[in-house]
Amino acid sequence: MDEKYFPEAIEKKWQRRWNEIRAFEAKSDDPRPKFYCLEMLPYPSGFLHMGHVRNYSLGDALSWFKRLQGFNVLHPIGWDSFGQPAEQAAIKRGVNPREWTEQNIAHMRGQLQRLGISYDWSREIAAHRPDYYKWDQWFFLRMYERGLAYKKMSPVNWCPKEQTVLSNEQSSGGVCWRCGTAVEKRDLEQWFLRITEYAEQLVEQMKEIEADWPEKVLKRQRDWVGRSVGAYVDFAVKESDRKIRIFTTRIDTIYGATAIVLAAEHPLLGELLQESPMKKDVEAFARKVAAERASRKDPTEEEDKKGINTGVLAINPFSGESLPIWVANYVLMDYGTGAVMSVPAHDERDFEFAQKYSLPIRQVIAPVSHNQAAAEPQSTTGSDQSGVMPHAFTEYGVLINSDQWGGKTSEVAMSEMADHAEGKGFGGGAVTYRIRDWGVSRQRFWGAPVPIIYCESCGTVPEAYENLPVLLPDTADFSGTGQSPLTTVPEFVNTTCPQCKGAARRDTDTMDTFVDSSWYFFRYTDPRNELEPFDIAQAAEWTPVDQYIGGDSHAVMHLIYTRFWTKFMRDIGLVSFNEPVKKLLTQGMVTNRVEGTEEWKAMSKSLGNGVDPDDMIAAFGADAARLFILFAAPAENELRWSEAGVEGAIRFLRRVYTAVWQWRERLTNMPAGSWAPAAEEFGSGARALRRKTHQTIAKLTSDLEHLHLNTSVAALMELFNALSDFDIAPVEASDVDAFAVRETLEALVVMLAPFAPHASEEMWESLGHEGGLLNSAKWPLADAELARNEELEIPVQVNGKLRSRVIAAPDVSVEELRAAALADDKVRAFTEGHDIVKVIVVPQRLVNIVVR
RNA sequence: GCCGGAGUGGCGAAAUUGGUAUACGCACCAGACUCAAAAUCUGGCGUUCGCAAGGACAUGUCGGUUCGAGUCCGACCUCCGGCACCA
Repeated sequence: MDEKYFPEAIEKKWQRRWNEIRAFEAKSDDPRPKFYCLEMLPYPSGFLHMGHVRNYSLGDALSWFKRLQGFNVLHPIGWDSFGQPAEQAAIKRGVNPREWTEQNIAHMRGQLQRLGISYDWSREIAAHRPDYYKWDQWFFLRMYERGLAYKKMSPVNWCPKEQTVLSNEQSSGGVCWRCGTAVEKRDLEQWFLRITEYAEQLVEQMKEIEADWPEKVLKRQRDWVGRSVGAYVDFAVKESDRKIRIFTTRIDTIYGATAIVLAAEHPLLGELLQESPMKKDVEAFARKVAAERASRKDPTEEEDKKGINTGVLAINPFSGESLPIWVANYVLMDYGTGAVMSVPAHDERDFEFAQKYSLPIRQVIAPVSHNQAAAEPQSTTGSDQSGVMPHAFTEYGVLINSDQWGGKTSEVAMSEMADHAEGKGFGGGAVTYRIRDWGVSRQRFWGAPVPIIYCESCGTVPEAYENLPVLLPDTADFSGTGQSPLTTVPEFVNTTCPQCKGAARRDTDTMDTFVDSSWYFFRYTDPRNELEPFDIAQAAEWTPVDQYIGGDSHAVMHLIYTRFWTKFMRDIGLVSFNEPVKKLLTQGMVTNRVEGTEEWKAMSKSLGNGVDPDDMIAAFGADAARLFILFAAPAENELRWSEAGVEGAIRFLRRVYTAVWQWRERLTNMPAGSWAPAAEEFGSGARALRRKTHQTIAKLTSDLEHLHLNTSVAALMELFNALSDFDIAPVEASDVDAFAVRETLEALVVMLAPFAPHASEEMWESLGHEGGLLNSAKWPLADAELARNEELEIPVQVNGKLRSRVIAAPDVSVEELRAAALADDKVRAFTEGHDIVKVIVVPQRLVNIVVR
């Protein structure tokens, strides 16, 4: 230990030592309880940014804490190394994507090591390596076997800028998740994974994680799955044996239906129109709707409602009434059945549509008056004196004009009417979901090839398991036509059929990179397995993940895919649980002021407000930077970058370091063995210091468990301030005082390790523990007896206003406290001359005297 | 429009079950050290009235419950995020 704190030397020293002794490698045959701490794996862009630093500092703090507590901690890292940027580099600069990726990984690995994150490097994985993506292909084939991977021609989301398909999740809001470009629709043959098969489980099993995942992530997933309970009803087409099936959540309003409205793409439309004189007009309308939808600039903007009457009629199976069948742009083919019953009186969209086209509006639900005195029927029924409704009444109520259901409540009617429809065979209760199957085909080179072969005689054939991996060729022609570059590599395309051994062609698309990240953390448990994706027993030992940490940008992408994948793995017997992640923390963004403005925005090159982690380490050291990041704000909040804040962190480290330097000789020169003074030997100053120490241990132990790292650091600072207040020079300190100081410093240094591990190692060694924390340190235990306050300062209020404080013993009785408060001079100044109405005594906390 | 979340000093923030509002840090001010500056150390730091002791007012706004409200209830305002005709 040098006299001055030189982070550069200390950090290098300990990084080397950790590396030599493979300090953070998790062993699977360890009897201690396990803890799996995981951070979202990074894309190897080439450089870490501050968001990464924050993410990994959070995970590392928890890993250190759990390790010191005696857990067997798995803390792995890997690379989400397939994806667009490597391919962009190939297209723009002609570099080889594999080399580009490997160089980036090498550089970023160096950065992580300079940050001193305690990873188990022996388990490092990378998605672009054949020993990994082989298992992506294996999983694809397993899904194919079960009918969960299927191919269909479908309108897909197409990003014109990146020239590729996007999944629904990746084009949420109508824009590309990577570049923000408005997505277009294209018809392409694509592979899909049947995530819809798991829609119910994705919602239902959320209850297993509800308490430990952020509500905002759960909410977005719930909305994304979009579970909706209602009913199907078949409307017979008049003078035909065809039926139109509609989905509704409000079957109780069916007597108010005044039209059936179909989506422009509805498959029955052609047949319905065969004998219709309107055929040409309706088809022209449908084409116009499709064209408008394809060309819209802002896909989130709602269009004006437009429709056309087909002239064909349908029959309401409840009332027997004939209804016109319309086609309109506001009915979507990809939700429900692509057909709705239009109930203008009780649905805002239908209301708007009916007004525009003068369709009848018939009220069939009357509001329930909860408060008869205040009831103002005209304002709530939605109909004015003349019986014309000014707007739709969309709430539940009581049925009117509805045959035998008249007088029943909406709730009762919905259930009875669905049963009725089912009994009569024209419908029944139904649940629909908004979530769509996951399109995974990408017209890309840099991904895992889809392991499917097209044979002229056998058709679509899965590649044989023993032929996996289907290797990605070294390179391809990247000139870019919208087709996969793999089509330009004949050695890849041309193959033999695994069934008939005849000539065949490979699928030239690659898989969405979110396939790679859906199961990667299971691979960490057994990363070199050549026979299966992972050993079932190894995975069972480590998973589910105890704590997962990452950004919330993946709330409906990665985090929903990985839940789906886990349920599939459960169904094929690889794991035995439903949910892969017990606790999720979504960290906030790291922002910096945009120069010349008052705005704080996420660091980025284009805004010029980025901070390079390497510069930061060079200037302040990894420890100070990490300490600041964890201290400055709660983990979920936005973190505003502040160089002055980092300087504050390094000042704190320097002060602690200096204190250790000043005390180290005195503290290593103490009576031997397990010598400890008796309680009564400590002076009041030493007792106060020990009290603060044990209070701090208790606070840190609980705060770290909940990842309240900012308050943890504040508590460590308070503890250090208490040590400074115990103003004794090391040479003058008695053994008893030195004992108290040693207890404090040792606790402080160990508890600082999650935030500043290198400095803590150095200080721990200097306190006489050769080899550092990992050899000899344990998380300290709080002694409740020592932490207890010797006296209490009880606030005394008069009429709820703080007027004085009285000192009392911790075991003071209510009566004593009341007497002391009433006797206090400052209190008496406010009570004198008044009647004391009441005295409230909260034991050990507060006295409030109510006077009049 | 609908659905979430949040509003506390100059700034980041803290505050078990309703019980001392503003811990900890940043910035700022003063002092010590220094020829001087930086660094470091010490002290101060919600607003306001007061020489002081002390008082009054303060957790987005208004109202309520309570002996007591940052915390609970009601209405509203503002900001942030999500969704986008989902029948």
